[in-house]
Amino acid sequence: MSSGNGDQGGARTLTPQREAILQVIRESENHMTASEIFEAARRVLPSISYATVYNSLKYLKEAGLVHEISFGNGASRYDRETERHDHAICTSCGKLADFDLTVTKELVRAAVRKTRFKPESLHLTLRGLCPDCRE
Amino acid sequence: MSSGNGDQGGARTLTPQREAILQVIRESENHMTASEIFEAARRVLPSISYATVYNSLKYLKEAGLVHEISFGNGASRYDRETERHDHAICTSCGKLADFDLTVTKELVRAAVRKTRFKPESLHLTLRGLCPDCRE
DNA sequence: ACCCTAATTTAGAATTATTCTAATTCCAGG
DNA sequence: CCTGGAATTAGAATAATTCTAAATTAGGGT
Repeated sequence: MSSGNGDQGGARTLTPQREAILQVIRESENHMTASEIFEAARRVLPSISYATVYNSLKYLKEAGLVHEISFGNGASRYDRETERHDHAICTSCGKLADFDLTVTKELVRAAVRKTRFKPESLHLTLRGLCPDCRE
Repeated sequence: MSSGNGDQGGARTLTPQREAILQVIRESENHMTASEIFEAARRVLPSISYATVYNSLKYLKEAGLVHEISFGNGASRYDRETERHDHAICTSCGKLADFDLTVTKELVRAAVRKTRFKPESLHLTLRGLCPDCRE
């Protein structure tokens, strides 16, 4: 809650638990839920707790190392924050896919003009039928 | 149950409950959670149940009458599906704002090319600091 | 009219998802 | 060593959502 956190007295960094969770997310092929992450992390750190998973995810999010996405159904999912990218979600089977479009500066500028937000990132979400469902 | 209701029955229709929920969403200024919708709907249909809210929201979503959005924190939110529009979310206070950019056909085409999805809609999400938080 | 059937609503239980609490551990500095 | 703060843990508590089973509704046939 305190603002302006300093680095006094041995500031905590990437603890083993946080590192394990980050590792799990980075090694995963797909977007994992917190409970999937918990199961995977527990295989390398058997004593890890659920709360630590959520705490660590929060920490890693704030550190910009992972990214949280959620799309209505079920639990939030997490992916490695490689770089800005976009998501496509199948309205039939719920499958999620990543893709990447170069978001033009003009697009960001236009969004900022409409919202007066100080921009951090702009993401696209494509809703539609995935290749498997489009038949 | 209430007596003397309309002409609903054994086929997929806009039942009084669904209509009430749609009304609530359409009359609301902001994006409501399911529990807020439940509270509001109950004021006009006191016997309505939580399950019906969720069932109706699902129905209305599939009918394209309402739209569900969720952004990691807390519950899903619902807004009237007026027309395609975009969302801005404040990374500091969580505030959600609507805006609208003309999504160019080229952008959709490019997204389709990358994902091979059959497109239904393309939404933009701007993350950043809202006017109140940007100081 | 009267029964049959299918869709829907209802109440509440059950299941998930996430956050909170309190006790404990770990580590760096004095 | 001792102390204090951050992190972890287990499990309880809360919140969000889905499920179940019984009751209700009305349309369509007979």
